[in-house]
Amino acid sequence: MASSVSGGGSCFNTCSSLNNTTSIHHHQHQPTTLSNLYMTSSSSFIHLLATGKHDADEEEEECSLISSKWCLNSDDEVLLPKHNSFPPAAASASLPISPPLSPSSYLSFPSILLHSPLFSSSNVLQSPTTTGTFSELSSKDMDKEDTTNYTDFSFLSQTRPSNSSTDSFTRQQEDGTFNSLNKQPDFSTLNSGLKSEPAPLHSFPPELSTVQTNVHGVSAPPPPSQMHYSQPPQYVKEQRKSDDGYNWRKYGQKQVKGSANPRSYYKCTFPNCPTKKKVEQNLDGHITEIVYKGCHNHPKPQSTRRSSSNLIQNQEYSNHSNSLFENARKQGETTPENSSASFGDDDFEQGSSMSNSREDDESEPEAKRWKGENENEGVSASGSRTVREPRVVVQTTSDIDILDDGYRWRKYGQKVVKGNPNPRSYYKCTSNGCSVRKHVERACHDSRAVITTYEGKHNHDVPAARGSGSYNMSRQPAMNTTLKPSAMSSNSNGMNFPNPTGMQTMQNQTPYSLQMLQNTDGLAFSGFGNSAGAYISQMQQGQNSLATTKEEPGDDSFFDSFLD
DNA sequence: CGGCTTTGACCAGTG
DNA sequence: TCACTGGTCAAAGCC
Repeated sequence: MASSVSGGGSCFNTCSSLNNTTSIHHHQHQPTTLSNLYMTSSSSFIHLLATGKHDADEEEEECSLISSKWCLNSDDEVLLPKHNSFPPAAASASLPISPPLSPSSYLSFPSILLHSPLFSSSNVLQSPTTTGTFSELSSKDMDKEDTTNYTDFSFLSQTRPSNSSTDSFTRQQEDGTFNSLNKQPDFSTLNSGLKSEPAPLHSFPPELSTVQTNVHGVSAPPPPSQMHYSQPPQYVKEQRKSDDGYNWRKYGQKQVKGSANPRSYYKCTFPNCPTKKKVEQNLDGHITEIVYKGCHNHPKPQSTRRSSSNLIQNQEYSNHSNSLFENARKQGETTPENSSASFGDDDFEQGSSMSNSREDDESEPEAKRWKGENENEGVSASGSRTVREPRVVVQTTSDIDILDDGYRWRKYGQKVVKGNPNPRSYYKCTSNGCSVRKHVERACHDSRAVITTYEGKHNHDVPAARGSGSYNMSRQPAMNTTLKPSAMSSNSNGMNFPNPTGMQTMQNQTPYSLQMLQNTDGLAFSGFGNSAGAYISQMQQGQNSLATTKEEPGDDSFFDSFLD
């Protein structure tokens, strides 16, 4: 099974995302505390932070088992993967969340983070929320701006009808993409929010960072005011043209194995633009996944459907984005096409107070959550079909994948396989009767990248605890590969978090166990392999690389036997 | 009539 | 070498 490995600066996505928060928050409920946010919803983020505790030496010992690390240089700057499509300059520039240069990949940060008060700091979030409750932009406010106007990097759909209600809805939807509260799997959302390269206002066009968006069905009914928007037809059409602001032409559709959802293939219609995207929709018409591949070599087309005011606004954003785009290109443009970082609402919602809609999903084995990961996908334990929340998968050079998958693993072997000088560590799920295995190895092309491949599906839920009771973030495909994130700032310095304190708390104080670190498997930022459906995340091991996956003690004998 | 979607066939990669 | 799978092509049809 082929899996693509690429580096990327998904961590940078965070910045953009954060910036966008302002326009995407609609949450009114569940005041969330910092701890909640980090411990539950944004576990992935937590993991990232947690990893920061590990030192490079430890990592070296674990050599091939680094399940999650971020590249940090001595200055706590995020280091981009060698193969990162992002120009280093851009990367570093984007590290401080505020920098507009960050690619659309910013989205790779869990939406929850966006909503998190931590990110609500002055220059990061405009969200008024600083108390832990999610800021909420009234649809009213939202309506004032035509989301259409936002550039590629905006979470908001870019080419939307000016219809206020529709806009509001779409915004909600978009927001919902990253917001556990809004799980309405509407096309509008998907198209607008997802496809629209989940980019923050300042984000780059998806092209700069390949973006995968995965939208899962909704679990919670939309607010009454939004209910009427669930009618697909017009949205479907809308989606085609506006979704991410670019024009796409469908060139193929196929039923992929392991998933009941047909996959559609799209190409950017811009001349000579190599960008493509794959979109999977379930039978209900809900987009379950969107994968962007390649990068646009052109600015996002201007929408012709706008009010004059919107036009101006849009123009501004467009200019801004274009400028960013140009800057990015100047700083080194190539973007790996297949690298990916993925995250979805589910990724953030887990255990979060804000994820009220996630419940049915929660009971579902995470293995089922990954599309194509197994035959039970989309089907609850009871056999009833479950609607999944939108998942956003961002393919970027540096896929920020969260550490592990939340399951407990026992190392049972290690071996050097053909084609890769780096040893591959083999793990087995410790749960009784569960035959899921995974192996982890460093990418041959870049030892800082770690590829994790899962085999089989869990017959149980993710073990609870590990920092968050309802924390259920793993969702692994029956067979997927994860390329660990390449770069991630470890703290406020690197990430420029609005709330350094909170971040540092997580990073420096939380005594994460190995397992906690492993919890992030399927979480946001995980890469998503392309053709093979591989789940790829890339992790970079920088000078200050953070965490490494530790093997559980007592496996040596088994391990040795395996080597035989 | 142009652009897009549909859909079966073909191709390439992998085990 | 073969079967399987994902990705792409391209003709036909639709809007």
